[in-house]
Amino acid sequence: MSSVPSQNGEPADSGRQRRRLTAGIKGSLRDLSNQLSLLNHHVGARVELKDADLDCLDLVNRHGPLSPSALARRAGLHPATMTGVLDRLQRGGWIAREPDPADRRAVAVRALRSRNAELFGLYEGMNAAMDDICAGYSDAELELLGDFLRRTTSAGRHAADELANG
Amino acid sequence: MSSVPSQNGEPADSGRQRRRLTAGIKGSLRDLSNQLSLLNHHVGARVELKDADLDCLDLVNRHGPLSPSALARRAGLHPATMTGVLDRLQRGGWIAREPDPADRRAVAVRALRSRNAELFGLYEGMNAAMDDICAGYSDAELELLGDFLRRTTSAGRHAADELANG
DNA sequence: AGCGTATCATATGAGTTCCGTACCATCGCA
DNA sequence: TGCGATGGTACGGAACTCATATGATACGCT
Repeated sequence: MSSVPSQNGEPADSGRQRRRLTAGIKGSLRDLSNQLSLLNHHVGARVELKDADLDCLDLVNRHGPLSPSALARRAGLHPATMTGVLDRLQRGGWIAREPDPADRRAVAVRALRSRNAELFGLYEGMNAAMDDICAGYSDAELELLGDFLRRTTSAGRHAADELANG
Repeated sequence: MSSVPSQNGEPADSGRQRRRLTAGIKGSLRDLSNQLSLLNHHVGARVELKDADLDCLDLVNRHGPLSPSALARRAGLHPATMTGVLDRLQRGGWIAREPDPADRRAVAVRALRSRNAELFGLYEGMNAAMDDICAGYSDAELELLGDFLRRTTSAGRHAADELANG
């Protein structure tokens, strides 16, 4: 809603420059993805959680109580695998399985907040660094960045869906 | 920590707005990370590669020939695990292990380009979507975005290093 | 030069995880 | 009320991870 594209009635040379910039964005995005995965991996190692476990925990923390099967779909995991993931998360005191009053087959996975401070502490370095980085931008620039990130996420979701279903 | 007065001569409201924007960026970044991981997961499934395998392949593709141990450090994997990863990648024809002429203990892992078109095809949807997104920005905006991504990646690297070593 | 230690990649084996399948309880619908 | 579909999980074989051990080689120190 905020980013305003600028039209390009520009010199003939600008095409190459543009491609370079776009390729740079895509490359940086790959690096970023790798690096964030690695960060998650190390955080997970500190609390004895697999990468996928941490992903699922994040999903539950972020998107409220969810059923195991919905979680499995979102995380791209086999339902039977999700049982194991949830077992580990439950054993570690990260989540609780509650009966769903509306459907007695179903289970609602709820995040317990008790260990969240611990997690937050592990992300504190990254968190502070992001605050620093963001502090250098104007409000308008931050909106531009946020908008870009959301659009890119949406593109990723779309591409993943296409691979999964199409 | 819900109400911190603004310290400078700005409108009383601006601090809150800023925090909202910054928090939004961080949240979007998490979503993005999850989504890109999921995309990689699906891509990997199409070519029978684990997530970690794909990460390693990307590292080799991107950062040239590397030794297994250097790769293990970069990917946050145990050296013995890396042997298994490389076995799979080699069996699939993604990489080759070459002797390092400078150090006869060492091995250089080289990416074979033969199957890269296949991978590229799987990322085609995302690739095109990113082109679309980028097309809406001016050169200056693209530079801003790229700079942000690089800085964020660097922050992630720093935070991960601190967790791994510190 | 020679010896000890560090490093490199990988083999081995125990423990863990993944996932196809099966199973039972429950739901939605005709 | 009956029947197919769905939800969650148990089970078991295959695959994976990782600590340790091993053999080869490099490097530092005297």
